[in-house]
Amino acid sequence: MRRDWANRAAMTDARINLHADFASVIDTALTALEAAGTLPAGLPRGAVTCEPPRDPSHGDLSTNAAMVLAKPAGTNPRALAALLVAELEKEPRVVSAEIAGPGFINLRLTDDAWRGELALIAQSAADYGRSQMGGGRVVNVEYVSANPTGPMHMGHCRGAVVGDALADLLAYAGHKVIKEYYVNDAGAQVDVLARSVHMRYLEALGQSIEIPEGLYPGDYLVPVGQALVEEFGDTYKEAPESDWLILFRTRAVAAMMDMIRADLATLGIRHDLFSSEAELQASGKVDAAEQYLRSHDLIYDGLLEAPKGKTLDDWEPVELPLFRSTKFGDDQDRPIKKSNGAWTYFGADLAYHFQKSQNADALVDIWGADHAGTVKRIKAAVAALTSAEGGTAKPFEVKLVQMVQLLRDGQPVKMSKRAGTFVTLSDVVDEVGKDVVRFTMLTRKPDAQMDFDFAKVVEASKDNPVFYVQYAHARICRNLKKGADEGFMPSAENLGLLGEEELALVKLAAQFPRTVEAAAVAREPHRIAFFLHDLASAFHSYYNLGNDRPEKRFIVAHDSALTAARLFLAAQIGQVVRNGLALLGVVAAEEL
RNA sequence: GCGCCCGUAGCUCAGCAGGAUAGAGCACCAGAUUCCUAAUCUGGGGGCCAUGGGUUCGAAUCCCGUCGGGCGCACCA
Repeated sequence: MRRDWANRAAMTDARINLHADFASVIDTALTALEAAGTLPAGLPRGAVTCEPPRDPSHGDLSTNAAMVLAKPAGTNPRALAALLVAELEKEPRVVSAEIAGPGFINLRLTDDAWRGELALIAQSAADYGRSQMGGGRVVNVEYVSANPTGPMHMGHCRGAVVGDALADLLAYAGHKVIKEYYVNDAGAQVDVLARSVHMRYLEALGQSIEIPEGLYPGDYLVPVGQALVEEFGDTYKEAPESDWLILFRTRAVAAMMDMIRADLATLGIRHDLFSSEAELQASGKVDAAEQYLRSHDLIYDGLLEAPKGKTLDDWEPVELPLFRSTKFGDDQDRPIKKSNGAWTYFGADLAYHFQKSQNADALVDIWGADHAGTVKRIKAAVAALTSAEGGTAKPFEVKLVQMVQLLRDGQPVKMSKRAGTFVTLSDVVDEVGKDVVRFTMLTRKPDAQMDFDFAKVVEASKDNPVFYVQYAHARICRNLKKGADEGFMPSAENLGLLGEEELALVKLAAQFPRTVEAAAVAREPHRIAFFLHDLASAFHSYYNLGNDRPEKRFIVAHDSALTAARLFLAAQIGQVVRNGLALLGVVAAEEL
């Protein structure tokens, strides 16, 4: 009996997975046809795909090459398909190559090819699915960046989870990733924070206080006030604001960031880098960016146009330093400084992105949809800053995460930090757990709005799809343990005993690497979540075959060779589930 | 008025850079537990893919219009 899988496992030092491998098999076949003069040289291969057909009865792999290339090759799809089929049939792992429909070529691979993939999973283990696609390029992913004025609330949750999963996904796909958080500690809102903390400071000194309208009333500031009393006594009780504002602001921001870091930690999120807007401004980097852009005539002093679609009674045109974002497709040029001389948010943000771009090959920002209006100007700024002296602009994407509508029993929850009415992230995580929160946020694409009914999620957390996937993993672990207890160890010795139903599981698991790459390219981590659900579903189905057909169980006591092969299969499916869950930051528990 | 996002089963959502007969979960109906623990499985009903055009071998997917929903349109952050 041939043992192709073993040979392949031995010779594929590079550990090429089957899907990636066959994309190159098709490519090679086309090259051969071109070399033989059968096809014109230089056909555009960009649109050629190699993927499993939706309907598995069509075969293991399918390519559209004949349909896509027929026109440029000056022939018809089926004729081209016939040529390609003849070439592909030379590949030893191809059992059959058939032309179907308008010109699809469906490939059926030998069972040993799939057994080889199973062995590859075992060999690669935690690295099965890892890709070199990113080529080590440095990608900066900035996400969360919530204002340091209070604890994280559920409005921040989606961007936090999506950003974190995306960062991990890009890293897994071969990028060097920097996870960054931009701390907005320079605007008016942190002065409001400082004044709010001063009230709590007075309170801690025994005064009875009433938080005025416009300050943050949340009691999470109480301990900050108490800490300031412990450190400074009543020094700032009667002092004018100018004496304490900066000190209180600094202490308050630090306290808020500690709180935010703790909140993020409950979701398993840890940033590599926290960049302070205040420090950025103090370092002179904003001025430097302005000078740079001025020297390329991308910033000029001009009159700010009145906002469109809005009538402001007190609108007066003023001259401000403006960035020429219209040159890059924005609706109007944007001010980088206010009339009082302070930087606008945009002015500082522009310099911040310049700084990021100098330390990375590509930038990704995760923003809430409520900031969609500012995407054009910041993209314009990055394009200007990174290509003002020619060359192509640094790749920069803004990924918008749509709003999460928070509900409680179907009723919208109005969240306001100023009113102190918001659902905190840690409340929800405490209630339903990190895994449920992460998985819930990752089982939909980010650019559609979603409802998050707090009560419903708490109540239905046991029905959450995350448990479905985790249960599959736990089932696998339990069976491996049971097998070990009975003296059976997984082994690749007799994978030939695995038949069609078992190999169907392998075929699905084998799609993990290409799913990782596709998800990374599209910046869509949710694809991993759906893949895992599909894989878990296939596993559960297979597992239940054993209910009526004991010979289909993983452990078949009288057949140790079969049991060893089945347990090997189970172990590898578990490995893929584990790899996927790890990517999503969800625990792959061994028992539930 | 302008910009961005969305519209797929009763509900919540997938649909893999245009592919073959549009899928899953929940809910509903009917079944499977002396079993490798059923947090599971099997089967069933349920769709003008909002709508009208266009592009092509082929459109839920790309382009334009319309309708509907969301977000935004400060020198705020």
